[in-house]
Amino acid sequence: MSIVSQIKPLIATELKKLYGQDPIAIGFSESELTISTTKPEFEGDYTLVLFSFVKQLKKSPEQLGNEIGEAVVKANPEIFTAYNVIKGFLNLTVSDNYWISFLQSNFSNNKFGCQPANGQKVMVEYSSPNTNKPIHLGHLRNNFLGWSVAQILKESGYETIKSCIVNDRGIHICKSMIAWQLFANGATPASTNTKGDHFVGEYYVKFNDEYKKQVEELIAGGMKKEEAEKEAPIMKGTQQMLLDWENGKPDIIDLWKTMNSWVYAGFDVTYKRIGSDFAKTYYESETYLPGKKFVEVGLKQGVFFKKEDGSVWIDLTDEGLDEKLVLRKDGTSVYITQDLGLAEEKYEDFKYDESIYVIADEQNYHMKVLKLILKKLGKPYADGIYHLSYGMVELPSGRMKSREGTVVDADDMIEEMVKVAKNKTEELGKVKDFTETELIELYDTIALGALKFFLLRVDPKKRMIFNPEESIDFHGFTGPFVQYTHARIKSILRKGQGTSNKTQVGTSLLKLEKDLIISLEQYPVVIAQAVAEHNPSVIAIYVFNIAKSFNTFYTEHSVMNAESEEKKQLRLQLALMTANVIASGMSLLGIKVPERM
RNA sequence: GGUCCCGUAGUUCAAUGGAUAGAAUAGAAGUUUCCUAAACUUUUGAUACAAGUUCGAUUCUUGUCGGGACUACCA
Repeated sequence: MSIVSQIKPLIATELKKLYGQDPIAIGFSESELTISTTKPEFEGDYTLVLFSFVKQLKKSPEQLGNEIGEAVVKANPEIFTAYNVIKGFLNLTVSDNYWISFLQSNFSNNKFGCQPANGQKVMVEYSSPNTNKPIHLGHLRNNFLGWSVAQILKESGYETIKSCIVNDRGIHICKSMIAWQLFANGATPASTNTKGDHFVGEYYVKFNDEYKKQVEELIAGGMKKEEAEKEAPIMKGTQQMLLDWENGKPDIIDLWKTMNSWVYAGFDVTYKRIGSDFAKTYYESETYLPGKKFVEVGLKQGVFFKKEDGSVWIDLTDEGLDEKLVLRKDGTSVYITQDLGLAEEKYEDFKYDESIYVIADEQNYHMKVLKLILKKLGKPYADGIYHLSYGMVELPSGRMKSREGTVVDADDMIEEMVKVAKNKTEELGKVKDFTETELIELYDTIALGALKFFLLRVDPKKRMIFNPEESIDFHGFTGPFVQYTHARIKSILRKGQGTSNKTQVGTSLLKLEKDLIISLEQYPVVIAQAVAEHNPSVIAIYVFNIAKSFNTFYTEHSVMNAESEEKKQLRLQLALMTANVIASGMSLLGIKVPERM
């Protein structure tokens, strides 16, 4: 149990003793006690804010603080050694013995912060690519977030199932297909030595170029813009192709299968590189029809209604939303209909308690509607649906657009990072004895560490700006900084093998030692926060702060040349625990930490 | 037009309604006979604006100004 959750009831007990039996009657409850770590400029470790009691108890904050402080310290001498009151704040000092025994019992536990199985099952749907576009930086944010959230939940005791829905059908796929027919002359990824997803993506861009050209020609010929956009021959051809696809025309289906297989081969390479994996992959081509049966059921239940032209709608005006179409007048399903079907299928497959969808925030409305419709249909799993909404990754010039080619390609980005890692490593020349294989692994570890940390350290909800002109830094608040700290700790531990477990109770702690132990103690609470908020960034921030604390500590105090043997052992334990927590926290982000770098 | 999100150092990001708003980077000045200088130390610098609620507001409410997303019988 965390120190803060231990302190709370102790204070509550003394409050009851001092001011009355029933805490509710005097205006506060245990959960209302605000306890935080004491700011470094004041004496003490943990702080109780007193203002909330002042009114009810009709005493000055100073008086209250002194009374409570004295009582709490007196009643718990094994935990507290001192208190002081400044303004409305009661600062409590925790004894060194408490911290040392905490360190003793946890320093070698590399599962510190993890929780046993809790019987809850969570699905995390993430990545979900289109088969006509290669993966770009925005998709990487999605992939890293989804993987990390799943990992955090897993280590916190949840059974997790990672899934992915591939957008493998629709008019946008046909665009790539028709462009290939028109311009490729039978070229393949193999014949052009191109990665499959990039190969297909090029034809998607070619389509848009040709489409634009045709529209301009028609406008020049006197046609209005809107009409020209509909009449462009390549667009008409695309629409025909979609119809052919839906009717199962063999040559179109073959082409579709072939081009998709190229894309999947390309995606596999990237997924393997970045560590994305899925227990279950759904394909939209297989799930886009079943949603329709929802429409019949919904009509019977009176949740949906039919308009004169035959289209089916749901009225969400009571919820402050609009009417939403769920079935076109021609009887074909729309995006939301497919998602209804998929939600049902996922529940049938896995009977989840919670289903997380990692999808960009441009779909906030869509996801709200999806959940609402399922709720109105009386689906028991509707409440378990959670939209992990994340902000776009933007360039200084604005949004990335595949169509306009203003995207930062994921594969290019990773290659670039590896190159920087290689140059930097060679320049520093610290690992000259590494084999070629070890070097390649190290460059990958550093490059992906930098990239993942960069994308995960920001609150998912916020959109973030990436400037391609400035390559991702390896200094400061970065993955390599944390990795470097880990490598250096490991170096110390290699020299100090034989860490004993002998008890140091009675040793006093220096300020920097204590600061580090206090921070380490918070790790389980930080993970709990990450779980509650579905937010890996709190772990990134935490791990960075731990690394910084350790750096500050060990530049000031030597481990191997400590003042005494006792201190040396204490610091070795402290170093080991720090390395464990760093490795553990980084693993929750999907980032490896090297032994040397 | 309607709904929702966001405005914090030059820049990129923090801050359960709590003490003097933290980091990183960029700028300035230092640290290497001593566990890896991808490190450490010192320093300059910010809550868009205006009201309100509160003992206390970056945080909550309202308005103004600025940015973005959604509002498709596209997915």
